[in-house]
Amino acid sequence: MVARSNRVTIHDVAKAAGVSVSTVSKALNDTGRMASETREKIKSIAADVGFRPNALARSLLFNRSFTVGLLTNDTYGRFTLPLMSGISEALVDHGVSVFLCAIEDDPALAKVHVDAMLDKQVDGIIATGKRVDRSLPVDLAGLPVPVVYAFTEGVPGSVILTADDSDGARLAVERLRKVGRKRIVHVTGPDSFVSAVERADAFRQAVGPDALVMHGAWTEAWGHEAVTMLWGGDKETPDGIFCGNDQIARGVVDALREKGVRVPEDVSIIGFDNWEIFADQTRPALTTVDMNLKELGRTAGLTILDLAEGRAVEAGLRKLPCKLVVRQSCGGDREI
Amino acid sequence: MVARSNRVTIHDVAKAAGVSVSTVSKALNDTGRMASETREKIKSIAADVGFRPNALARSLLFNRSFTVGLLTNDTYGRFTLPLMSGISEALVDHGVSVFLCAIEDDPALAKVHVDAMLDKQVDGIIATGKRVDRSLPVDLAGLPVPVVYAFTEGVPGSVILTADDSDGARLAVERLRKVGRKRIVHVTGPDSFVSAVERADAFRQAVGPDALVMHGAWTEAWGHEAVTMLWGGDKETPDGIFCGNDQIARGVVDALREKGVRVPEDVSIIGFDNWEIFADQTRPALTTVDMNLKELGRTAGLTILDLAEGRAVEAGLRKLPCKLVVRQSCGGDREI
DNA sequence: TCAACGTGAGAAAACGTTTTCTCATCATTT
DNA sequence: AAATGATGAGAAAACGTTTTCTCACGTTGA
Repeated sequence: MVARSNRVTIHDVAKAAGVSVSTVSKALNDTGRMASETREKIKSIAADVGFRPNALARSLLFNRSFTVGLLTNDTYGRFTLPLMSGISEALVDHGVSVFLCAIEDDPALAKVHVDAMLDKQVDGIIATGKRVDRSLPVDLAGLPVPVVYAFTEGVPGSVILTADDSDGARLAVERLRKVGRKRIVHVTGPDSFVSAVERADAFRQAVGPDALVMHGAWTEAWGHEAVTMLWGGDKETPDGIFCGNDQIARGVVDALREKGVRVPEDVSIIGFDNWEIFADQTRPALTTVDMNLKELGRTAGLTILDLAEGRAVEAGLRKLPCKLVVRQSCGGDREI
Repeated sequence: MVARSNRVTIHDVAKAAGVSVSTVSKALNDTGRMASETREKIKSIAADVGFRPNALARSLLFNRSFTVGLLTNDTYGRFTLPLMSGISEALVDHGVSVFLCAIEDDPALAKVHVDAMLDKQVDGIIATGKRVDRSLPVDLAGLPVPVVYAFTEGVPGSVILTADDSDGARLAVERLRKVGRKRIVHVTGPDSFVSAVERADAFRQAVGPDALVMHGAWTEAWGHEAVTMLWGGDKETPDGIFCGNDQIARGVVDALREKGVRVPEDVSIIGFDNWEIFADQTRPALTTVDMNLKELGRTAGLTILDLAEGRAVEAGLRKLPCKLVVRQSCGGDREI
């Protein structure tokens, strides 16, 4: 009707094999009845001419596009990238491709992307963000396709996947204890962040009722400042610091070095996020809590697939465990 | 045939309006002949029932999927993310969506992704990577769809877009000169990187025949070490350092601070990449060369669109200009 | 009054698949 | 030798659009 392409279609194969398209289809899909030599001949011809079925035509027929949309407003990619690679990895095995939709924080742009995805008949949408306690600037409820929220706030009754912040905090404290630390403090981000609060609560529960938690910005500068405060008074200084993210940890480590305090000999430091570009390049390299975002992504991918294929999935918030990545900043790393 | 969906189709609209599907199609697309009241009535009914044409069906008809594939092996996203957002931004206006294919460095995975994209009839493929002088582990020549290489090595005769490294180096030197620096050195990455070499050449050309270029790793540690070398001998110390990336610059700035050398009062520093997470958080914040990757992405998006729609595009390597982002590490930032 | 023409709208084909149904042909059984 | 059954393969419909073609009807002009 419009532009004719030169791609080889099932009709070309049929013509080359001297049979009908139905026969070709059945031959290639191993369905229907037919002489096995016919089947083999068709298969070999199809391979010869390089036939690959047009996925669009199949999608139209099956009402399945084998495509999902990934909505994100994380521009740094710190959280989205591992998530994305997990999703992609899990889905590519099932022949499912991922539409990437970066929506910044623009509701209009988000709507454009969502509409485009729906028009293209995505089998589902994974919503993800840069912050667990904020939702994307678009309402995904009542869409004709399933939605999974990963690392972003979802509407009640939906499927929501996040990392278990409490678990992460517990892992950190456990480790600090294991290397013999007694005076442990927590330097973290603003208490307006739910994850900061959850980690802080778990931290207090693990360390004890009068555990010290210091809230500030998620920056190196705050790490510096916190050290100045901790070492500035006449109170006993800590021997273990659990930091709310790797940037804070980096600030803490640098500030301690400037003070001549040795890490990890005098003080053990544990970060959070395992953002390699920070964790790896800090001296000493950071022992840090990894939120397993790639695994989270993989789970999100498999979950949206379950939903797309009509399998039941339990709704609600599901928290996935963290893991500790041991480098040098906490000590005890050579004991193994 | 298989799963029936509940989405509203053009047939539903036709039924609701009491006309044929052809009439609906023509009404909504403002084509064909028909009483203008019929047209308006149909439009209003279509809007009421929330009809949106199935893009798959149109794609099949037009042989255009309004979809492009983005192939990348950059896992950190430093280069890919801005590129991606530029591509997406440029394309979403044209109703084109982007398949994200993260292929690590795995040829098999790359092939799987490319095949999946071709099956899904992408209108084109944008290849991008983490390094300008390395190609992706897959051969994209001879594909039935156009390919644009952005920030990665492409085959001869193809369309290749990169940032102009020489331009970036010139911008940096120019700026250092402008703030009065006379003894300018260049601390950069390994000379096995083409971009390092190109920048170094342009640097030499701008500064003079005996300009000092120091090659090392792309790391903070190398920045530190370079400062130690520069300030360690009995030679005259530089008053301006152009660094090959922001991490090196960060290392240089930190090392100078430890030495008591003031930045930018005593020495001006300029970085490369404008990786905000580094440039913004270094104290003082880094003046740095931005490769305009978002713009590069935008250009790549529009170029693949041109090719997909059959417009002629000049093949070959096209270098896009850089820009200087002025923060505090070079000085002269308050003069405006 | 009849031909020519313009207008509005629908039928059908097409895009590339898959699947159901039908139908020949040939072998087997009575 | 005739009826039954099994087997192989094709015709047609379907998915949701768009576009070309056709046709009926009403209006205009001679």
